[in-house]
Amino acid sequence: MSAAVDDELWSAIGDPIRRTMIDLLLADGPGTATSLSRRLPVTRQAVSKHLAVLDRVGLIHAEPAGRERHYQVDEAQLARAVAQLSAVGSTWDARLRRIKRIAETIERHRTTNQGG
Amino acid sequence: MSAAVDDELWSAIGDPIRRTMIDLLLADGPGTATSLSRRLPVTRQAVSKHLAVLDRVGLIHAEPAGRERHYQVDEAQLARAVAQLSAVGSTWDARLRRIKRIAETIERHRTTNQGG
DNA sequence: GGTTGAGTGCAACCAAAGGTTGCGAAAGGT
DNA sequence: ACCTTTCGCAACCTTTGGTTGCACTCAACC
Repeated sequence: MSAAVDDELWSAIGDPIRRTMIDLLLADGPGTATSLSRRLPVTRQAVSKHLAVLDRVGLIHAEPAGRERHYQVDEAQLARAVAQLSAVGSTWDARLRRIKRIAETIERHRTTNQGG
Repeated sequence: MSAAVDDELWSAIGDPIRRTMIDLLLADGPGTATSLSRRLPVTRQAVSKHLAVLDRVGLIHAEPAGRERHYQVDEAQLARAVAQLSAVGSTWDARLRRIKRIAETIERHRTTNQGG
């Protein structure tokens, strides 16, 4: 269910800083390492490393513009990541519901048979 | 939007091993560090550390049974985690849709004004 | 009841990841 | 030309995930 590529995607969006970075890029449009670092609690170099990670898994791509490097979200890849998220979420959700249903069934049997 | 507690939850389920562990606990019911390590590509000690992390954020809780420690998923807390997942997912999804709509609008304007 | 075996916890040690500082190089503004 | 901004690289530190090794506990069995 979770292959190697998917794991890469997950660990990419698993980091809170990287998640916030994607949030910022989505909300404010393309940005640079410096512009992002101004809105994050880490240094520009740390942001730069995170950008490299996100770039490596294809969640963002860079566009050189003079002395700046504009990064922007790859919509298709992010859509894939979102699909992963909701897949895991719904799997767990379904299992939780199943467990709850079984528990209720057992409870019902017990009260029916023992009466208290 | 993402507080400190939520970040803890996220980083807990961000690890692929921990995600698989939750999967196993949900699918097969309560298990021990040893039983889980038999179905995972890491040693018992590594599993034990992951169990400690999951326990610390409240996603699972242990139940001593003789010389064994049975861990099982805390349904309420996992439900919260699932809610986090779908929240982030739907946020990104909405922004992606918004971006796409804007892009289409721009494209439409361009073709209307310049004709190609 | 002592021995043996499975399960656990603790400690030491290693490698990778995230973060920082420092520096040098390229590109733009004055 | 000069200064500023932005970037990339390298060294270093800390945390985290992983391993091995060892000692302890509890259950089972003779």
